[in-house]
Amino acid sequence: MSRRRKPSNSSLLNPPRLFLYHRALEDALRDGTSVVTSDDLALRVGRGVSSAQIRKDLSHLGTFGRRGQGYDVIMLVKRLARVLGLDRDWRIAIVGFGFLGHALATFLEYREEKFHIAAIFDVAKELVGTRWHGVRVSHVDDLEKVLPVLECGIGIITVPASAAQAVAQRLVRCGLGAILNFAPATLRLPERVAVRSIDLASELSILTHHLS
Amino acid sequence: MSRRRKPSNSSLLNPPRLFLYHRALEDALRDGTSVVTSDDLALRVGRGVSSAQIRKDLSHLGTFGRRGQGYDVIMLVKRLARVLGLDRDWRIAIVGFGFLGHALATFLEYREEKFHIAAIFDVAKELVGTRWHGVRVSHVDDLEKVLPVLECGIGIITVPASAAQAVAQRLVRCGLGAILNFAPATLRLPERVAVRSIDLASELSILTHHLS
DNA sequence: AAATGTGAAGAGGTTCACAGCG
DNA sequence: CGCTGTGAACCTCTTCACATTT
Repeated sequence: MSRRRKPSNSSLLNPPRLFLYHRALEDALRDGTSVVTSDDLALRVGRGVSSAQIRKDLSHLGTFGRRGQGYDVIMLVKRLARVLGLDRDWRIAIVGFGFLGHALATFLEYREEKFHIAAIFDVAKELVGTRWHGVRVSHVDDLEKVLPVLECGIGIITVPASAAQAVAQRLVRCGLGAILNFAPATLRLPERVAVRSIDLASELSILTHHLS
Repeated sequence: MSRRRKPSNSSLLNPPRLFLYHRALEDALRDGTSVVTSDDLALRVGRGVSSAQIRKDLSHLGTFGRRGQGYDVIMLVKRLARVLGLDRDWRIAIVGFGFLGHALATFLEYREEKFHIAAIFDVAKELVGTRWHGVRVSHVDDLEKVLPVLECGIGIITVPASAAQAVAQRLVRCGLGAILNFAPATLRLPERVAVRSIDLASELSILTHHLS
């Protein structure tokens, strides 16, 4: 037995690919390109995406290409931003402020203007109470006290694997609807919560598999 | 048009999933479990993997389950380690030793005994010449001088997007066969090179897409 | 003429269900 | 009897090819 997630409910949308389109289109905008064909876009995206694939993907979002011409870049960027949820700002809570948490926070601060670190938690006494770019580092024990008022939508977990599941559950109970997990552990959370896990060891093993 | 990678050449193997099995089986070993059924394993793995899926995957590696009993954990761990290339040690070169590079190096140093940082490169004058756990930080300009003798199999790229493609090409020319890329850019490299890209912005956009 | 949008065909991967074996 | 191993059915996603529209 061992039945799993519903096999139905296909989203019909492929967010990773849509994001690639979005980025390629932003590049096009910077180049001053105002119209792209699906072939142009496939070339920019690279990464094994065919023009037919792109047309199919975009057709699911509605129909705003001009036959014989191509797609209006500005309109398409806006549409993709809307679909991806990148047409607004997001507040993020980071739990675990070691090297990795610090690195991620710094990256977001300088590179991603849509994402803002609004809450930071750790267990290290020497960190708690310090400030990082104006954000106070709180103790993880105070999560339920501090987090609910901060209006975060997304949580990033960079704690040890053994603590990840508990932290994730607490984040969800505080109302977060999406979690980006860097701990090498499989999180079991309610269906409604969006979860992405980035597992360095797994990625490396994929590479070593190829090399073997 | 715009033809891409060969559609054939299905690997018939799914490394990410095999890695999950490997990790779950190591957990089982620690628990003292010496035999698991595909149902047991599915339960441990979680993450929407069915027992039928597991049996199918494992059957591609050969046939060493015992009907009526299950799989011998030790034998299976060993077999998976072999297939994944985790039965040996790997030397890694890191290019870009800012917050992120530092965080990844530290994580690997303390958590992953199979992976060793053997080379570190950066462009910052104040970093070049310093040592990290005995490894000298070299200037990126000296990559071709330093890297070839260090016998690295894998490169990790944590440089800005604008520099990523050039760095990747230089790594490949120095003989690296696998690259883990953290820069938000699509790398175009020879077919034979294994590439995995971890794109924080992309992961976040997948989450915001769900939240929207 | 040129490029989109899309039904149909094709591949690839997952689940089913049961024969086979310990 | 229990669980593996596996062909067949199934389903999802990709590619093809062309009618359609500007």
